[in-house]
Amino acid sequence: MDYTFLHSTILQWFDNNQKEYPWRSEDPDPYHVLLSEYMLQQTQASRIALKFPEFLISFPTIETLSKATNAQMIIAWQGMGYNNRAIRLRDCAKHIMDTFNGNIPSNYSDLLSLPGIGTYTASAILSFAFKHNISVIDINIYRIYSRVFGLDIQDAKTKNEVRTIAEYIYPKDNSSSWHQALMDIGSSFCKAQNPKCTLCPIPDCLYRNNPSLYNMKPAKSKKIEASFRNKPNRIWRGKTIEFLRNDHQLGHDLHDVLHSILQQNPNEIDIEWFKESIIPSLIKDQLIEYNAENNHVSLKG
DNA sequence: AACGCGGGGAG
DNA sequence: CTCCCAGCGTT
Repeated sequence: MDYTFLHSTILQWFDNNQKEYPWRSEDPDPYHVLLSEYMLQQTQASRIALKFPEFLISFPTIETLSKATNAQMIIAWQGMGYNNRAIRLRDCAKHIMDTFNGNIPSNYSDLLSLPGIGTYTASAILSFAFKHNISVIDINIYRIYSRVFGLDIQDAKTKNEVRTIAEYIYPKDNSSSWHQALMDIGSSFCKAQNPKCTLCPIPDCLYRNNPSLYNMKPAKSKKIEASFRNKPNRIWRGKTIEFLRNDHQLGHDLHDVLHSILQQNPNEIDIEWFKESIIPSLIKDQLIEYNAENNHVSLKG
C-alpha cells in the first residue's frame, strides 16, 4: 500500500492546524514530555494544559521532582484526578535519579521499568522526545484506526489488528508529528461520541463512508462500584483528599473530616465505614496517614 | 480479562 | 443524568 498521499495530507493538516500545548515544541525537553504524558494518562489534554505550567514552576527538573514529599505531590496534583498517579510520578523521578543518573531513558525496556510508565507512555516519550520511529497507540489513535479500517471495537481481535496497522501505516521518518496529528484529529473530529466526519481531514475512511456497517460502540461497562450514601467510594476518597489539601499542615480529627465530606454529623455507621473502607484504601495508596491514638488524619508527609 | 483509581466537561 | 478522557498496576 502506498500511503504517500495520506501522510502528506495529515502532516500538512498538522502543520496548519495543530493545537498549541505548553509541552509541544520543535525540540521538546524529554522531562516536559514525560511530565505531560504522565499527566495525560486518562485525563483530557485541555485540562492538563492549564495545570502543566504551574506544575513545572514548582518542579522544574527531574531532581526537584524526585525530592517532593507525598503531600507536596498531592497538593500540586489538584484537579488532575487519580491521586496515586502523583505519588507514582515522584517515585518515577526518584527511580530515574537513582538508576539512570537523572537522565530519562531513551530505550523502550528501560522506560517500561519505571513506575507508572506502560506501553503507551514509553512509546510516546520515544516518539515525541527522542524522535524515534515507533508506533504509538492511545485511545484516540485506536479509535481512528478502528474506524478508518472498519474494525469492530468490541471484537477481541481488533486490538491485535490495530497494533499491526499502527506498525505499518505511520510515516517512517516522522512518527512524532504523525501520532500527535492523529491525537488532535481524534479529540477534535474522530470523537467517541458524535464524530464530525464531515470536517475530518483523513482522506479515506470506511466508517465515514458507511457508519452503519460497523459496530463502533464500546462495550457498556456494567460494573457496580462500591458505594455509600448513594455515592461511589471513589467520590468519598476524592472529597477526603480535597478536604486535607485545603489545610494540610494540621492533622484533622477523623470526625471533623467526616462531618465535612458528609455535610452532616456522622453516625456510628458512617464512622465504621470511614475507618474500614476509606481510610485503609487511602493509606494503601500512600495518600494519607492515620493516627489511631488521637484519631487524626492528614496527608502523608 | 477485569477491576480500582478522579474529577471535570460535554451532550 | 450518562459518557468520556494522550493508561497503569494489580489480581
